[in-house]
Amino acid sequence: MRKPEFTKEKIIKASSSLFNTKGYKTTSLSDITAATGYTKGAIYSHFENKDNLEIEAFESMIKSVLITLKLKIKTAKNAKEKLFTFLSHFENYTNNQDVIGGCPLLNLAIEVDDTNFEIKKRAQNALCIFKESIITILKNGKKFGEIKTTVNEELVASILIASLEGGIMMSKLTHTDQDIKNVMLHLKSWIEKDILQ
Amino acid sequence: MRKPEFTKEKIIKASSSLFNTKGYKTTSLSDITAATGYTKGAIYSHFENKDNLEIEAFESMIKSVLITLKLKIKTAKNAKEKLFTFLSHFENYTNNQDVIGGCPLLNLAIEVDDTNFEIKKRAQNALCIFKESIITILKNGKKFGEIKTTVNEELVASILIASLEGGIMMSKLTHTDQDIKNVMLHLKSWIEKDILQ
DNA sequence: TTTATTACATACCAATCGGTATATTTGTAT
DNA sequence: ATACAAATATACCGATTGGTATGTAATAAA
Repeated sequence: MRKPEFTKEKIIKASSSLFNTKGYKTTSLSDITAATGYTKGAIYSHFENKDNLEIEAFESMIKSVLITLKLKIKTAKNAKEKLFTFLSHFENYTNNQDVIGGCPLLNLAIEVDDTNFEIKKRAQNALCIFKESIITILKNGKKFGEIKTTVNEELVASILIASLEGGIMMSKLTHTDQDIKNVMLHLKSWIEKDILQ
Repeated sequence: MRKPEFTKEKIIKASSSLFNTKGYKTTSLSDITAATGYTKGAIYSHFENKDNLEIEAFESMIKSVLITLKLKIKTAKNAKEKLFTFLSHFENYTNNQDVIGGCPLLNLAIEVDDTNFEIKKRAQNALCIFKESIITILKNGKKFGEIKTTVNEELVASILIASLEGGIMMSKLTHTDQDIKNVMLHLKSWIEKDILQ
């Protein structure tokens, strides 16, 4: 009644933005009621508690990111293009108006401590998925003779994600795209030289 | 009276650990009173307000890190050793019992939004100092013929810091040192191949 | 030894926190 | 049209937040 699934979606979207900019724990229920126009009653009829909303919001951000990322990677016609698509996707976090506040994975990973097992697991899982995405590109690339057979997939995944996330952090902090641009430049030339066949 | 500077130092040290693990805004005054054994009265006699304590705590962490880092770099006998010292220093954030909670710069950079100008400026400044540290090593290395003259110092600084910070984030999230180890491996071989003369 | 000052403790404040119990509204099925 | 169930609003709860006013104790200067 009154489109409950629309309401829930609106709450998730609004709180996602808040969580990704202000932080999860520092975003209050009243921040969310103010942003959505709904009251606590509405929120707590759709979510068991705030922890739960935090989890659903994070998962929603990751899900929407993964959908577009997977699609773009699928569309790319070879390993090089697929890898570059992955890079561009993360570079976009620094100026993306759709996902404000930077990279959801990075933000959550830094905020959570070991007292929040449930949501930390979600962040760990998201990282695994991103890694696997790269590893899959590399493995398939090897099959097609596009990727050097000597390449260590796990190592490349670590390096690409680490560099990109660090670059995002720096560019967000300095309000410049210089650092993420430098990272992109280096990763692209590294891929061309040492990864591609 | 009753060693005020000792008290202030104890408050700073305890709250630094809390800020760097729990986060700045999610660490409450009562967390700090519990950790130090002091009361609010003692804390507010040494710090104007909590924002101020946050700033002093961050600056204290960065200062102590910079002191040991600068010393280690100074001790290293050539550009390669100096750069590797820088890398090792950041790698240590993942298992350092002296600085618990990971890299203070990374943690603060992710937590602050644009409503906290004062402390954000401190994070920006810390990043500049780390960058300058690398740039100086490279420039001096060029003078001594240890570094390729074609090297772009700012670019190298961006890449080293970004990779390390990203690796720290990943290793902290997964409770493994695999990612930071991978990053270290790659950066070292990259330095040997493309940076050193 | 007295006095003044400073360091710290105690006790409080209004505001806000996440959460809940209950009332009210709305859509749906009968 | 009526009754029922689900969605949303209202009003409240105790606990905690950062902060302050005031009290007390300790040290240094006289």
